[in-house]
Amino acid sequence: MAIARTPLHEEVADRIRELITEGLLAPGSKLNERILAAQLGVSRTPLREALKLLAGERLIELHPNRGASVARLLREDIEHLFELMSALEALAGELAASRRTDSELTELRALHFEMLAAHVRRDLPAYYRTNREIHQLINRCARNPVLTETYDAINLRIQSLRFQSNYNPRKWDTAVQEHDEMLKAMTDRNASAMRSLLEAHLRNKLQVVLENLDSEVSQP
Amino acid sequence: MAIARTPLHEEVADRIRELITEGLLAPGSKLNERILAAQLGVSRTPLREALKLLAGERLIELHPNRGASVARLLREDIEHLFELMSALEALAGELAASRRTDSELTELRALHFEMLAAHVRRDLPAYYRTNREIHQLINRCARNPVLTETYDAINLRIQSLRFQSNYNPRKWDTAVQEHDEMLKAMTDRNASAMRSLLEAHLRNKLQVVLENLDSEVSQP
DNA sequence: TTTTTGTATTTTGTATGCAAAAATGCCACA
DNA sequence: TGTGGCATTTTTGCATACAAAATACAAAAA
Repeated sequence: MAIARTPLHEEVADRIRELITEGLLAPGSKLNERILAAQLGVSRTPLREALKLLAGERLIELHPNRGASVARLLREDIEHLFELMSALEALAGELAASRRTDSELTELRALHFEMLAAHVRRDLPAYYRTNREIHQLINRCARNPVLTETYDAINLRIQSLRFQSNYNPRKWDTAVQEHDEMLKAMTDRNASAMRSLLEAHLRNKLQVVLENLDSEVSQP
Repeated sequence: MAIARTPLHEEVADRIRELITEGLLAPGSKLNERILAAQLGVSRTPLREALKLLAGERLIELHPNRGASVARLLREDIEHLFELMSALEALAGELAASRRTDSELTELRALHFEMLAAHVRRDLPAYYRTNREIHQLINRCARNPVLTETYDAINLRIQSLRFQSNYNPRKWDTAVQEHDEMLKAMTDRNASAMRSLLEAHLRNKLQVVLENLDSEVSQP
């Protein structure tokens, strides 16, 4: 009912966040305030405020007196992000198994079949989208907004990695299988199963990302 | 070695953060830009940039067109924060047990005895300080900067709670006992013990905080 | 009275200007 | 050809001014 009036600096932040996660602003690229402000059609003040927000999310880095740049992920950063992500997903899964409602389970099942469809079609973008929606729904089922915020923040930083993505078919099949088991655990409200499934799932996910990273580095 | 030249907005953010965690800016209080800028001796521009940083840390809340206010923690917020904190500490403890160096263990032991001293003296501020240093060191031993950042961010939001703190002596003794066992687990590099110890420790910590909260509410 | 509406005041939002710092390019000199 | 110093240009940092929105308050109507 209420009319949402988002401040300019938030809209600017949203836009830049989009540019980064869509890969249009490459990691490491410098963000010139004057130019970026002109491109977005705003003055430098709200842009600078937006940059502060994004810096808090660790999406960009601020270098005093020499501007901002899109955060670059080193191999070890990825390992650290996944190590934490694994714990967050494990917690979310554990809580979700006991706190989920029946309608959430239904929605989860629907998304699951959408994902299976994308899998058999070898439609990677659709797979990524549905996969992400499933994990987010599991997170929402945990009913902990602080966890959700933190999860989303970490997830955002990992998002841009999906552009280096020549998926290994074997691993892809494994991931889908793991999702099958997750759905079963959610149905049975098996919290400890969800925990260990998600931990294993994230371990495998990291392996996929690191393998792609290696092949990217060797043939740039 | 490198000379640190912190921008004004960061210094402003540090100062406000301090004011909040020290309880000088009470939860819920409004932050008038003009007045606060004058008090800090800066113009509104860097102050507003600092407020954006603090909003990202969830220490303050930004209300579009009607200013910022210090974040207020409801009972459920506290429960959510601790639920996540428990998972973060569990992960940190688990990793720390296997990754710690001998010199870190030595420092941990030293801090432990400092904490014991504060305990027998019933010196609550010293106990809080050393206790916090121990938990932070355990976190540092985990060697995961992303985890550390996240941990610190959540910890900061919980910090202000220590001002409602008439400690229950029985629970205090229990906490110290738990720390004894933690030190033992760290010595033995017993990762799974660290995990369960910290989970239990945080569960108890939450109970203490909630009990104090109840007594605060009933007699304001 | 109580509620509503109009107006003044305060406060936040955005743009702009100027100062300070960093980056760039040029030229002398080895 | 390469290096160091200097002037120029560019870019960021901060303050200020003006616009827009919200709040407070008083007057009018119910």
